Amino acid sequence: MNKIYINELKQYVGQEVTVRGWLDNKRSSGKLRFLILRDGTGYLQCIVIKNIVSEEIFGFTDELKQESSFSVTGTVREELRAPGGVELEVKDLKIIGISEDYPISPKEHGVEFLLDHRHLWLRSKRQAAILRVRHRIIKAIRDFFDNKGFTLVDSPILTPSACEGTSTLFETDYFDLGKAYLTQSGQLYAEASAMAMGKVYTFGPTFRAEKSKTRRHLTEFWMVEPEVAFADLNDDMDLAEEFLEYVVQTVLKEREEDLITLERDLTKLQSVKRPLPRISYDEAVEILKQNGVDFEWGNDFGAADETTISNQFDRPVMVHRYPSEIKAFYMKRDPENPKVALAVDVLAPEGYGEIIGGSQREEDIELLLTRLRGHNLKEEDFDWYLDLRKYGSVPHSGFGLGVERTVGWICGLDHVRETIPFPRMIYRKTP
RNA sequence: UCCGCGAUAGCUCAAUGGUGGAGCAAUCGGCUGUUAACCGAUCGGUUGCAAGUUCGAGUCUUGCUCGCGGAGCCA
Repeated sequence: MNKIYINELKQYVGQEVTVRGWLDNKRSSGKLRFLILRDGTGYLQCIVIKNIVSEEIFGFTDELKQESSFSVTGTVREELRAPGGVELEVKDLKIIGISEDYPISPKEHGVEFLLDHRHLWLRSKRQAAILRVRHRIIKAIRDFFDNKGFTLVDSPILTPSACEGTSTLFETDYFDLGKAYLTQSGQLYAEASAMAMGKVYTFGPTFRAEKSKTRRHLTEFWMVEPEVAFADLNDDMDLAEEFLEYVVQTVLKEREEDLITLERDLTKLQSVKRPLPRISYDEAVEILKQNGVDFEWGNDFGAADETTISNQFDRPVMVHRYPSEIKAFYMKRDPENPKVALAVDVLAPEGYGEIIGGSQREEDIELLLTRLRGHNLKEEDFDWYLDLRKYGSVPHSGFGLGVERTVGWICGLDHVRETIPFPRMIYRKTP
């Protein structure tokens, strides 16, 4: 039989079709039953009329509880009173799987309860909308780089040591070779790949064992990291702004319906167009001071500082040339001012914080060795990485974008835990 | 690790130190156009755990457990 989905039903008005799915809700009025069927593509009101169907079939509607699965056959008709504009007048109904005492009732629930039932929560209209937007963001990310001639190069998830030597990592035994760690970034591997392929990106899960307990943190999250040979910091910022504009405008165009479901203020996304403002760290510090924040040059911005800075703009802002002391060892220092690194962070509007962190990389092996020692990192751990500077070193740059923070920002969510199907947080690893 | 808040029915929440309630869910009934339907009825509790103050504790005190929000760190 031809499989028909709810989002195609407008083409079948007047015809008899069979649709399958789950019961979202049920209402009744005397000898009428209204079954709201969900099949993943939409919602369909099915009307069951007692003196039209057999007694057995009408009786089935009493057995169907919230989230029971069933199939219905009937005639599609236009009906303004039905959500979505069409409804199905049922002739036949088959129960596929009964659902008893579904935990998520059609009223409000607390976050803890919903997270405990995340495997069921995904069935809700809102969560499904978020997952579709997430999917479209990921597709836009891949399309953007693929269309610009980048090659996807997967970086390893099990790594021998910390990439940057800062965060706390998840540790595991690795046979006779001692410890292995879950990756915190694919960046160093992306650099190696860029020396082979010119323009590359890695896209995969990354892990941080930090005990961060905020709306912006997960222990497992996805990151996309482009890396380009023969590119300086300005090239990097050019790429980042074109990339962000493409992702946001594509999602706005392709998933507007879902953003409306999420009650997102679309004007906040429509303004995400090139050029994005570029300010130096020094200028950002000046903004903080003008806003009465007591801030000392040399510190990193806290969440509140980032919000103060980003509130000055109607689109993401690129902050470049941070004090090198607070940045990773591989970032190149500004030849015009060695106190600062050729780094850039992109802060999303509306207090969503840092969504991109990037830099021009240090290509000089001597400077890199000095920097490794300064960060108390072992040279032998970076032998292969140093080879990249020994055999035809070139200026190169790249950045990393956190997928969940981007999804949270675009969807207008108040916590990243809703941006990923099964979030991993410091006090939660199930379901 | 630190700071703040919280834990009462399956869920969301009420309850001045004085008989623990409501809405939703569930169960039963009513209604031929419902829109998180509505109306009537029924069911539902070791108030997170342990101790203390009190004639009397969901409520006050102490400790513990768990969770939530934030800081630091970061994407």
